[in-house]
Amino acid sequence: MKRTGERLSLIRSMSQQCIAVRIRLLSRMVTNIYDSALSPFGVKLNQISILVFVHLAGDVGYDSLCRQLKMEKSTASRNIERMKKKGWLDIVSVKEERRKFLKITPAGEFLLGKVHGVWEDAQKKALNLLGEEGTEVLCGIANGIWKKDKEL
Amino acid sequence: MKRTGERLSLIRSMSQQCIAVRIRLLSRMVTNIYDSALSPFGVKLNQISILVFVHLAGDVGYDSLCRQLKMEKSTASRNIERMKKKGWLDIVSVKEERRKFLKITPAGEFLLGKVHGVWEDAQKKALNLLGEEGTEVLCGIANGIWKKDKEL
DNA sequence: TTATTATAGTTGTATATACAACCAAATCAG
DNA sequence: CTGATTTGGTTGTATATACAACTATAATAA
Repeated sequence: MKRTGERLSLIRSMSQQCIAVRIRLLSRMVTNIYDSALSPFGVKLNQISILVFVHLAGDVGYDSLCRQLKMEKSTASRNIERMKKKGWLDIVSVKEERRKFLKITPAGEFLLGKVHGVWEDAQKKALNLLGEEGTEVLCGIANGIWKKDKEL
Repeated sequence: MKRTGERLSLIRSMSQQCIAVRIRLLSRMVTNIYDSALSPFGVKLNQISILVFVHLAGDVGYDSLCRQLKMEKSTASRNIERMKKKGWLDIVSVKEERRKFLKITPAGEFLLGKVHGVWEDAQKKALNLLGEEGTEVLCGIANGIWKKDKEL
């Protein structure tokens, strides 16, 4: 059994150093910035990011979206389902093919065009929250992860 | 109407620079590291962080937990509900007082004692993922936010 | 003192997330 | 070729998250 003092210091280090707690805090705060900016359009940042991805990738295989965005397949499945229901994405099933493809609809394109301004505002606020250096480091890490992934 | 080329570059910048997408990616990845490390104990990082907070703060007012952890009150309400159901927290309602207080139970204390090892493993993996510098910058930002908050 | 407003907490609804179990199609091994 | 395994995708379940609407209590202003 650990001594009381030792135990306290262990728990204190969980409180004062936990990386997950910190990144989750930042993620919540940043997400809120974008989501509230986007709320007049009835969409959240997450769906915009999927839309952007599909827009740029053309007709994407469903599974490649998961890999690239590092999204669990069941998560992706339901996110896409919602977006299809809102009319922003089409799911194209090629006959005699198991794989499904995603296609952005005209409504989806239109939405993308509309939200750019508020996205920029949110981006500025996020930059302000995290600071220049913080933002750079953070984006660098994420970009590195994506890049490494493509090399595989 | 924006020119096609301009529009493309706008969307490309959303793809290549969006801070929210990047921090959400890192948050998912880091969260997964901790959650899978903790899964043998039937608890997730988020609940551990609440438990740690209550442990250190003693009998905390419910609302002060929200403020300190920057958690929306309805989010906190349900998280705590789950933890109460699992027997890790007690909710103490003082007679003739609207506010509720939180108290960690012996089972909660016991759990905290057990998970420290796997938390440390996860912490190392997260450090590895984000790098020394990244971790430092990121934690610095979060700590700054908390500190600033206390000054108010 | 009463009327108004602010605060604490719950509940409804919706999104995002992940694991596990599952199904069906595809690929591979013997 | 047939049986085993892998792969693409869905569905069940649970957690985390937030906004809006609500209730009830506390505090404050008229």
